[in-house]
Amino acid sequence: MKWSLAHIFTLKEAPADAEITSHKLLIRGGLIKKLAPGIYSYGHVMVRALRKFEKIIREELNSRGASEILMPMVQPQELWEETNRWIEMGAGLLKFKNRNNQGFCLGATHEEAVCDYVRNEIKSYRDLPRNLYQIQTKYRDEIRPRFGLMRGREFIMNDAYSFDIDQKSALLTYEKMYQAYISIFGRLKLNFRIVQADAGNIGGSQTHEFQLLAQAGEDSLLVSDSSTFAANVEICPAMDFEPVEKSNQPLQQLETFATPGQKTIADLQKFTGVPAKSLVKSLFYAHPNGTQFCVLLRGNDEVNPIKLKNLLSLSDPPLFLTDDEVNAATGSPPGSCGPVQLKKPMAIYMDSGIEPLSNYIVGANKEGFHFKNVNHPRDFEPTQVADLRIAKAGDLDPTNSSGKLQAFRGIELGHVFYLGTKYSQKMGVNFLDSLGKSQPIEMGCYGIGVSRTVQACIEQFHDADGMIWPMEISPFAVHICLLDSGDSELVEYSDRLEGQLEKSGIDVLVDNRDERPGVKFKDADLLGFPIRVVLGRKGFDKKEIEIVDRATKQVTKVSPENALSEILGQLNALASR
RNA sequence: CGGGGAGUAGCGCAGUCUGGUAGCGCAUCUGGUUUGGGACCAGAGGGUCGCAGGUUCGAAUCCUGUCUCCCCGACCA
Repeated sequence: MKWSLAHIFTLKEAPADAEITSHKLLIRGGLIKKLAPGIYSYGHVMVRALRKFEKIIREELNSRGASEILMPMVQPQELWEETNRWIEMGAGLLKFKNRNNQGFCLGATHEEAVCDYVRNEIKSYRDLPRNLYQIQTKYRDEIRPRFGLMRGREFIMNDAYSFDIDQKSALLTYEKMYQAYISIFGRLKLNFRIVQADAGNIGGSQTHEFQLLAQAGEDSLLVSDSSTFAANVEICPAMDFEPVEKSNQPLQQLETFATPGQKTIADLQKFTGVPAKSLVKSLFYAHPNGTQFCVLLRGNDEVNPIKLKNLLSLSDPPLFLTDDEVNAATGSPPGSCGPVQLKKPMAIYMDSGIEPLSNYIVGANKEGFHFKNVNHPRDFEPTQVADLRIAKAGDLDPTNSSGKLQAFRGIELGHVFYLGTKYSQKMGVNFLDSLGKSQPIEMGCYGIGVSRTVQACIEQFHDADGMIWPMEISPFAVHICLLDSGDSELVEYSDRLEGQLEKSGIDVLVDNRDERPGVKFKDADLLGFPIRVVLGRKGFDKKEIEIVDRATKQVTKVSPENALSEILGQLNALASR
């Protein structure tokens, strides 16, 4: 392909609103252009990368027996009401009405659609298993889109849905997809980890995220230094590396003491001299069923709202009580509240970190006062003890007692879920088993952020000059810088080389613009295709053509006759590197 | 939704405090000289200064309202 005919454009400066490197490079290279927040047009170069990544996905899924389909993006309200997600998905689902005032939404995910698609066609155990996938544009009305394609409202996703006769078979399919994802991300040479995560509003009981380790990531991960354990911080079990010993000190008498103006844990630590990890803080929440409850944590710990949500089987994390509600429930405004002698009785969920503590300090439910020598269950009865705090770097690896957890940032590239019968039951996706009995189908669902992964690739592979594409998804494999575009002998040579390469199935971009060499080199570095071929009058007179490896900047000089075989050789070496 | 920042040419920005009729760099177009790491000279085109209202002889600039975009946050006891 000739640059002069392609709509390829580059910018010297990135727009001010691009924050992370990959986003800047995507814009500078003309790969994406913003139309609205979180909504982008993809340029020709980007589309080539996307198509190549999609090809990898198709190969890996097809070889594992999945079949490609394509479902609608616009979906009727009634469909989503069958699972109650018309409401549960909240404002993330973009809803609108057609001319007949019927409700529709844009597809944010396709569990409902695929269930509807198969429920009348899969009738017998003989029709199972099935694994259907699509590559399609999704729309999620994100609160705050950011970082280009990293969190877009509109984005390209590969989603797959599996149907099996029983749990055993479904988990085998899950394992197969898990392996497929390892192959897919492995082919891009990405530095990813597989982590345990919360299932969110997709639901399901077993789930793994495929996370690229990257500073720019939006997710916080904890990764063991001595086992394969890795988890998203939102669900990571919290285990102290050096657990507090259960004290055998005698229980002291409960006492009230004045703490005027001491409202925060930091204040209290300073005032009493007791370290924050030995203080107990009390948080007050509203349960969606109208009741209130209290959560207790050590002063240096933070509550993990996802764990709280899961403990109480809620669809969303609970909300804090307002200051007035806290006052009404406890007898004190926030700052002096605690679980002892509450004005209104309520459930008390105690973080496991408090279990071994004794003779500790909590708010006295009287403004400006705290209790000391507090002990459970003597002074209050915890409703339940559970792991409710956020795990942090340095905590114990839950699977290996000598390992410590390290903190990383991650970009979620893919996610696999075992769903069970959550959707099939609600939507009546049943089959007749060999005994003629109707059973709900066991499901799994699997997703890859296609556009996000391409950006993540750039985030991982770049240098100060621009992108460095891995061979498998590079928009072009060879970038010919034709320095003297008016020299007929060079043009002829270039055309021949381009033709020979393309005949071998290699994508070639020929920069035949009437530009100075410096401009072409800068653009070649920016776009970052694996092999650059420099064709100029100066070199040609000396029978020299330069072949440059983009990643290493290593230059090989060859004669015009040997250029083709050298290029093919280097491409082969890169493909297997 | 809360906090912060910003809307001036395709991109990056100055000008706003102190009101006087819009500018710089890149990009674009024309001519010329150049030509192996983002050339130089000369010339040209392109902006209802986010929008609406107000103050004023006069508003990018002051006042009021409004819209949009970006960043941070959504965890306090």
